[in-house]
Amino acid sequence: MSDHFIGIGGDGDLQAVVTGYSNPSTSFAPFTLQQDADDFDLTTFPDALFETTRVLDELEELYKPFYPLLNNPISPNSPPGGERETEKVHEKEEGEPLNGSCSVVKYKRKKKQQKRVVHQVTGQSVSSDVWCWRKYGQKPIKGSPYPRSYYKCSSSKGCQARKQVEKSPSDPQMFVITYTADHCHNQPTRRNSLAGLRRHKFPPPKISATGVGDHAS
DNA sequence: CGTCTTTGACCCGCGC
DNA sequence: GCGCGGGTCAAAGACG
Repeated sequence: MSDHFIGIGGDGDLQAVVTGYSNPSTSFAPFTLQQDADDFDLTTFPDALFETTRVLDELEELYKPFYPLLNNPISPNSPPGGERETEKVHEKEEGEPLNGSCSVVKYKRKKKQQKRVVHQVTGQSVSSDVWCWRKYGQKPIKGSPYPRSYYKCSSSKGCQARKQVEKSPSDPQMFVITYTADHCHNQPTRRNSLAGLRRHKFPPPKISATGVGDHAS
């Protein structure tokens, strides 16, 4: 496909699509948030829900200026595949102090994550993000012709915020962005370095897929 | 030098 | 119990 999406590598690669810096002129569109009540036992942790809601509210506030359209939720069943959330936890984080040299890492998977904020944006809007994201993985998704990219917030070191980006199977011009967890820092700090911003293992196609892909605007 | 992307491998939860 | 699918890690290479 020779789509002319920003920095998307010809094959639906969402690279750099997200790492881009804010570009308020673009439009964030639909906005949907999902919360798995299964994980949140409301009867037991009613506060948790409020907490989450509050955080979401903050997120919303933060993103507001970037996507004026907030009242067009995408179909709740958009997120393809299982709604699973994996969280890698080091034993020390688990409360079990590493006794010595136990570098074993455990993968703790939360069947249902705490919160998910799903956005459906246009290709240009994908990069309209105030945060800095570092890609840490990409996987082809069953049922979707496009791969899903996984990003972590690189604005702050301890930030657990994550984000998944994938093309909408129904509308290739749209991107489904799923935010998980919240940022542990209020302000979108600048990235420490500009290094590694652009990379193209293979000679970049002549198509000027720029525009936003070159977040360095 | 520091950060980022790419990519294969690994791990885990879920369904059958 | 097994296999599938999704999510994450980590090494290598590239860029400013």
